[in-house]
Amino acid sequence: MTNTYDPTSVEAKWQKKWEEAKAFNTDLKKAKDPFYGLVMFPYPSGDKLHVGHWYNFAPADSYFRWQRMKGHDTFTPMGFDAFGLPAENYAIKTGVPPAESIKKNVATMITQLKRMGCMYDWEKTVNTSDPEYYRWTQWLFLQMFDHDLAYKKEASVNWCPNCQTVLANEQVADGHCERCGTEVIQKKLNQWFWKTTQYAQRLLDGLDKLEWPEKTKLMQANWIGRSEGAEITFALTGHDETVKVYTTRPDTLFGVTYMVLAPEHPLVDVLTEEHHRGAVEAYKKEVAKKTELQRTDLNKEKSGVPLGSFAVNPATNERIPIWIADYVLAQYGTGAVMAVPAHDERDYDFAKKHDLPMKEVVKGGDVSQAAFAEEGVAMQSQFLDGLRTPEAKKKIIAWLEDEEKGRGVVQFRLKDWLVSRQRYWGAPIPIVYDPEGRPHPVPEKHLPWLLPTDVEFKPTGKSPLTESKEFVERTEKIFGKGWTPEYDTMDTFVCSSFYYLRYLMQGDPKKFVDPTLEKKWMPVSMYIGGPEHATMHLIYARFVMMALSDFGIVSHEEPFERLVHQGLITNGGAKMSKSKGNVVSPDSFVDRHGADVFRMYLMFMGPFTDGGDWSDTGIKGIDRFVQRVWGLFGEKPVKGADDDATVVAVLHKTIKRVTESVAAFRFNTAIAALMEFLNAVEGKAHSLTTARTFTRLLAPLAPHLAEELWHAMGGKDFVIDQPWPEYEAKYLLSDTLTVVVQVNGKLRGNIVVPSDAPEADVIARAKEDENVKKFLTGPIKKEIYVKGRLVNLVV
RNA sequence: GCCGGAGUGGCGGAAUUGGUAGACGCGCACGACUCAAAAUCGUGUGCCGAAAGGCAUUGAGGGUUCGAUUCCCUCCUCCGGCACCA
Repeated sequence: MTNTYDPTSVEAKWQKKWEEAKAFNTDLKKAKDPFYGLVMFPYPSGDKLHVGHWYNFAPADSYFRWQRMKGHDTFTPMGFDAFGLPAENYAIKTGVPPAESIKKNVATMITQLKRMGCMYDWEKTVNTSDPEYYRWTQWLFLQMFDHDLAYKKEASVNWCPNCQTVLANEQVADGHCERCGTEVIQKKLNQWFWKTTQYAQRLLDGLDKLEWPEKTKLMQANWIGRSEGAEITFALTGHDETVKVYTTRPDTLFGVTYMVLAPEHPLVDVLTEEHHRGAVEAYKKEVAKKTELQRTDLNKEKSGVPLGSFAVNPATNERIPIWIADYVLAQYGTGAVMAVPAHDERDYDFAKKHDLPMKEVVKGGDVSQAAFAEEGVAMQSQFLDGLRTPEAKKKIIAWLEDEEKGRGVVQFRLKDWLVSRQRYWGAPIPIVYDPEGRPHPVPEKHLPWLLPTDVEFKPTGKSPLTESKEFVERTEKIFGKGWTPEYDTMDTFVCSSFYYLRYLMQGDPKKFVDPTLEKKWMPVSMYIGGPEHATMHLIYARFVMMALSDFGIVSHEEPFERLVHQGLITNGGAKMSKSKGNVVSPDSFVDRHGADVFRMYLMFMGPFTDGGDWSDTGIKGIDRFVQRVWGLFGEKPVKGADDDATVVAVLHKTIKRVTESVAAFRFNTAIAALMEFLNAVEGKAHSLTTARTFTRLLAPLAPHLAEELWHAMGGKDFVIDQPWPEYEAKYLLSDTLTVVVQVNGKLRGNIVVPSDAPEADVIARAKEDENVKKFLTGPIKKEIYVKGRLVNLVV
């Protein structure tokens, strides 16, 4: 081979030409047919881009390029989620300030990203650690504060002893820190929260309208965790207070035999009888020592102690004992439950262990064996007797409401978002405290409220910003003697909750977002990123967008109209990570094969949404494909030839298959279709038009090669600005069809018939087939004809 | 435990309003080119057979059907999520 295709020089050439022509800089104002294609922006880590990033970004770019060829004004920005722990931990280890290491990493990653040949509009990039960005993170905090959606309170919070900071509920996985894997403990701290719970119902309802993977929507729905039930008030013997419980099964009220409070319930002290106090205090101490993981371990025996006091069942007026037990959670519902051992598994276990009575009130199970928690028919329940569970629920709730002993309520498992962090490398919370300790917002004119630099980053559990002299001096200078700044910074998920709006920065720089551009470009047309954000970023961003729409800042409630998750690329079956030392860098592959080959190889591995284990065997196949394409169409372009009769039909079939595949994110089958076309056309005459059509089909998948081919064939402009080919149905039909003949469902031959042949003719022809005849050993019982596909003869 | 998703050649995978299972690619074998190797090209690649053709087959077992990778039931394995939410 004398004139092989050299990706290195060709790719560099086209990247330069695209840049010079500003081919990917979208004029947001003038655009007529917007398509906002977004990928989740990366964290600029020292590991640089790994194959996982490529697996996310490259196919996404192919999809966006296809949208562009379909005629959309496609906007695909890229930025950096630059605040966060890794840069800070790196600084602790090496002394290099986070601002410096991030700057260096961003520069490296931009170089890498440019080599991918994606259509990123670098004029509109963001970096969340840039003061001009985080002024808006802080502005958002002030908006939340002004609208009463941000508040500070003392609460038991998740604390990571290794990261030395609090974590949001979403950032705790299986009792461990989502980031470092350390076991999380509970700590009582005064922290800032955002009221996501106020949006629980809307966050749930909004899911219906989204074109997201069903799985992701289900995960969010489960996370929000809506349940319907009743809040029931229990009077107490010898106390004026009452205890409210939450239950989803108010219909079992007649079966309540005791009550359980969470050990942290505020009434525990009051309700503890003197002779029980020792045991109760000991139990509380024991519970407090447990980690979240130990406490929620389902296999452990259900522990608890009685308080010695009693409540009154509002339906029966029976006296029931009150216990505390750590299987009741303080944070959910009212922190107290009415126990119905016959119809709740947990209450059943607890009652068995502590020898508490049981009363069956729903027919349908055998409560001597196990709790019957399903629906059934009420019994031993006075006016509920004979009613099915749903009706019994309605009736008892109506009764409770009439008697003013309870009411129907809806509960959510979603909690408010804990946004403060005791770490350095984040956006400072724009709050100052007056000498009496009351919080005040930092006025907007002082934004960005700069992150101080005179700070060591040793994690001590106290916010590093407390060390900054400058920070306090600045605060006192502006607000007065005795005023102090808020020392906590914000969760980085705050930074990433609105970045998709900041990309639309072509408008008024004094505004958070230009309303005209927001209206025109939002919501994001297609958002692509990992499924690990299902209950973190993707909930936070939806919450923020909804809040902003309520504030009148944006015109849409939902940020991401369509969402697709790429699959995970593992190595040796494990997630790639620096600590495991199994991170694969794309750089050497790009050096050797070029970006087009590497992109196509990643896409050819399998369905985009599946991911898979990394292996480079097979990259050779794509290499060969690229060389063969170049050899056939690029090296010596055809002039004046006509298409072989079969070529046109194959071409149109290919257009159909590639179009459908790309639309469905099935890039693997799109590439397979192009390979099949090549196999079919090699050695046959083809026209220049056919070669050009093929090049356009290739353009989203191998952008550099396609440009080179396009120009080798005398094409003008960029191939990426050519229209996407359309197939013509007439070419997909042929005069004859091959029909499969089965006998008793087994393949015995095939016949070629005119495509308009009537059924009777086809069946007659089928019976004449020599091989078929051999198997027609008896009378034909049934003849089945599937038009144009097969004949099945049953004997 | 509960909720999702998935099990197809030596490997990645293709094909589902039920209709030729294994497209495309890797790998492997043989051949051509070469002094040789690499690269490239050609042929083959579930099993039996020279071929015609036959047989088997989509995690296991059962069912529905003329026909099942596709639908139903039972089970096994793997992956993801949630996990005492009353």
